[in-house]
Amino acid sequence: MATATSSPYLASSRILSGPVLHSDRRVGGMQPGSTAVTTVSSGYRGNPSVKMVQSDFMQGAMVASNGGHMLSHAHQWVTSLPHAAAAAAAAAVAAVEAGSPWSPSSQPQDVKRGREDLHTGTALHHRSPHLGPHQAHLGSWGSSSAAHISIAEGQQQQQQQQQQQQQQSLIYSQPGGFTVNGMLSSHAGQSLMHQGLVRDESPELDHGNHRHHHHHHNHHTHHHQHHGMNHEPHSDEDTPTSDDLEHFAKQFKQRRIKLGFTQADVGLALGTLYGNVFSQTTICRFEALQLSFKNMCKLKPLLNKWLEEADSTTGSPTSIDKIATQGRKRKKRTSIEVSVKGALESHFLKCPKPSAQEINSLADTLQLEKEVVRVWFCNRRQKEKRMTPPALPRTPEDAYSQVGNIDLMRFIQH
DNA sequence: ATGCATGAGCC
DNA sequence: GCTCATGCATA
Repeated sequence: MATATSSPYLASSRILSGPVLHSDRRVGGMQPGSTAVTTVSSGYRGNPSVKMVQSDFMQGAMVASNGGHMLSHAHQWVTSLPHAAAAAAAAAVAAVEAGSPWSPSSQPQDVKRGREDLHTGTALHHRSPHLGPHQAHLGSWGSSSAAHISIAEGQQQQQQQQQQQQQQSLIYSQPGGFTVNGMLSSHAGQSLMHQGLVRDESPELDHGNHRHHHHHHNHHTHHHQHHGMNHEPHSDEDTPTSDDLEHFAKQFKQRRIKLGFTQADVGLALGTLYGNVFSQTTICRFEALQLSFKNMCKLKPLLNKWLEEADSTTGSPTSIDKIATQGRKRKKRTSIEVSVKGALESHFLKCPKPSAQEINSLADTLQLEKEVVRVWFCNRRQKEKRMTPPALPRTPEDAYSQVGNIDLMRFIQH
């Protein structure tokens, strides 16, 4: 393959906008030859001036067939790192709690990135006249319907994050007002009754296979105010059950849409409310329950707060602010061909955790960079841990209709 | 809505 | 190097 694709990160010239590049790149075939295209799109929104000229990773136009993978990893497209300090992580979790795979425990966190540029105005508002045109998706990992992927014959389903450490956490329980910019925080004891999600709090939740033995209600200084309403059984310190989360997520999405906010709006608003900005992606994943249980638990209180704020502020000025992306550079997203994905999937089933060596040979075979392969596996594993199973094929046909699996099937069949 | 990526923190 | 939380860039 002389496909231009071979060169990992074309050095500045070759800008193929879009995954389609004329000439080379054998599209029709499915041979594991041509592999990935790294779509280069010009800039990074934050800092168009920086160029990524990483001569380093040129590594020839292609790696030799085997054993010839030189470069190892790359991480240099990072051209600038503005903020450097900010290492105030008080990671002392201590709350070792049980061995529950998903152990939510509020942890302290620092607010390293955004401490200055974000929140600059009233963030919640943006009108999106559309009222939930779509809303189809069911996530059910919880007790409601045990649906889990059953791919592996192995045991990869759970092994869960055993003894985690825990890195970032949010310190979202800001005392009192916490006025971000002299705005909101107006309601301190807002009591909304809209959410009628007074769920049970069954101590058991089964995600199909969890052994968790949680429960130890930590009732610290359960200080004052609680919206004197029917709130959820837990407001801020409790561990929600899967059902709670699932329900909340649905409610949340529904309300959000009704209020006319986009996922991105919410993410920004959270920044102004708590100082932690989140992207559309995260909000999306939350709604779709595509985050880990723990992560869901962490975000729930924040979103809940936003909900209250949002609905109380019905009809407020619109002003969104932009948070600039710091000048960090990103490697362009590599798009892996379907056939290659199939191969990766196939390997994943056999071995979810390939050794460096295996990764190497695999990378070599597929003509992908080792790093790309490694990351692929990492992401794949992470995906496996999400609460919401990708999709549950109920009929063989469904299985075939699933993009991404088509390939796999093909591979497996051989 | 998702795929690939980055990074922190731990091992 | 892995896991996890997150997000840019994309489809």
